[in-house]
Amino acid sequence: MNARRKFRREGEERRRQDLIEATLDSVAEYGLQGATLRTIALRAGVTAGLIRHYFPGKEELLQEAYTALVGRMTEQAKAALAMDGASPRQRLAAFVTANLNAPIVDARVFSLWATFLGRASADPTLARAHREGYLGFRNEVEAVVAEVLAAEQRKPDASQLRHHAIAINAIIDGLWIEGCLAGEMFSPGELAAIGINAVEAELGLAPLDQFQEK
Amino acid sequence: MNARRKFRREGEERRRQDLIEATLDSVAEYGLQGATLRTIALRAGVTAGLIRHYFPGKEELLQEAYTALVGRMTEQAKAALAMDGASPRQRLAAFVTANLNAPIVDARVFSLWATFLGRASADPTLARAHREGYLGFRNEVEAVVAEVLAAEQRKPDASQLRHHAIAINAIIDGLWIEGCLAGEMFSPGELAAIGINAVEAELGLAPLDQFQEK
DNA sequence: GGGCTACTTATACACTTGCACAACAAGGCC
DNA sequence: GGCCTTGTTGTGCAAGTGTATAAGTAGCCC
Repeated sequence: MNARRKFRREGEERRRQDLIEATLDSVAEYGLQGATLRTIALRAGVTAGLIRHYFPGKEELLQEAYTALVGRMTEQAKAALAMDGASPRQRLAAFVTANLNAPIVDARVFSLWATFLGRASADPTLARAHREGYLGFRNEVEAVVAEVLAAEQRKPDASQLRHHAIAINAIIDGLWIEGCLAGEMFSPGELAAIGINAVEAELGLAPLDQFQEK
Repeated sequence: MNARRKFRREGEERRRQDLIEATLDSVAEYGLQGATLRTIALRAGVTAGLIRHYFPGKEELLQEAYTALVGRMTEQAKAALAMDGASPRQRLAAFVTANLNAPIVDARVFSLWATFLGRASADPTLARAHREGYLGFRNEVEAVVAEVLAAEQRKPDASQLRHHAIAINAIIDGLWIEGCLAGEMFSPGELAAIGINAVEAELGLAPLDQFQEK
C-alpha cells in the first residue's frame, strides 16, 4: 500500500507548455484566487512540487502564461491579414471578421484577458506584455488602413492615419467584448457585419451596395 | 498595557459605505487575491471581525461592492445626457466626451472593472450586475441615436437603430479602454475627438466644418 | 449617573496557500 | 544489466485565510 505514484518524464518544453496551459485553464475557471499551485498541478497531471522545478515561483508562471496568451491572441488576429491576392479593402474586412468570430470571440479568452489586465495597473510586467501586444495590433491596423486609403487615391497625413487606427482598434475591441460577454444576444455574423460597417464608415468608404438606410 | 483599542460607533449606513469603499480600494490596488478581510478592515479603520457584523461573508461584500461600482459608473455616464436645451447631436457629443475623459477614464476604475468582469463568467451574480448595467447604457445610447436621426429627418428601422447603438457602444468602450490603459499616449481631448468623429461617421452625419481629410 | 444594547474588538481555529527539501524512480548511457 | 542523472513525488512548515465567538465598551435613554 501507500504506493508511490507512477509518472513519466516529459521533455522540458512539453512540460512547461502543459503547465502554462493548465495555468490558463485554472485562471479562466477559478480566477487568480482559485488558481493555486495544487489546482494547476492537478490539471496538468503532476504534483505541485514539480512546478518549482520549471518556474522560480508562482508569479513567474503567471507572467509566462499571460505572455503566451497575448502572443496567441495577436498572432491569430494578424494571421487574418495574410491573404495575398485580395484587395486592401477585402483584407481589412477579413481582419474585422476574423476578430469578431470564434475562436477570438470566446468567453474563456475574455475571462483571462480581463483577469490579467485587472492586475496590469499594479504589475509592470503584465502591463508591458499588454502594451506590446496592443501596439503591435494597432500598427497592423494602421498599415492596412494606409493601404485601403491609398487604393482610394487618398493621402491622409500621419495624424489622421493614427486616429483612424485608434478608432478602428476601439471598434474591434468594443465589439469583441460585447461578443464575448453576451454572444447569445447576437446572430452569427451580426457582430462582424456591424464591425465592417462601422470601420468603413470611419474611413469614409462608400457603401458597396445593399444595407443602406433609406 | 495591552490596552484595548479605542473606537467610535458609526451609523449603519456610514459603516457599510466605508467598508464597500475600502473593498473597492483594496481590490483596485491588490486585486481579488490581495483584498483580504484584514486588508479591507485596515483600510476602513476597523478590525476584521466587524465586517461579519455588516455582511454575511466576504462573497456578499464583494458583490455589493461591484454593484455599487457599476451603479456609479453608469450613473455618471448617463448624467452627461441630461443637458436639456441642447440639440440631440450636441447631447450625443457631450455624452461621448464625458465618457472619454476623467473621471470615467481612470486607471483605478478600469482595474476594478476588469478584475470583477474576469470573474463574471464563473459568477452569475456578477454577470447579472454587469449585464444590467450594460443594457441600461446601451438603451440610453439607442435613445439618443433615435433623437439625432429624427432631427436629421431619417427614419431608421429598429434593426438599424440597434446596430448603431451596438457600434457606438463599442466605440466608446474601446476608446475608454485605450484611455484607461494608456492615457499618457493621448493628448487631452484627443480621445473624445476621435470618439465623436467615429460616432458621427457611424451615423452618417455630415462633418460640421473643419477636420476633414483632403 | 447607572444600566442596556449592540457595535466593535480581540482571540481562537480549522483550513489553505506557496515554498522547501528529502526520498525516489524513469530512462538514457556504458 | 547496473549505474547515474535529474525529473518527479510526497511530506512538512510557517504564514495567511475566512469564519466563529467571547469579551469589552461607547453612546443613548431614563
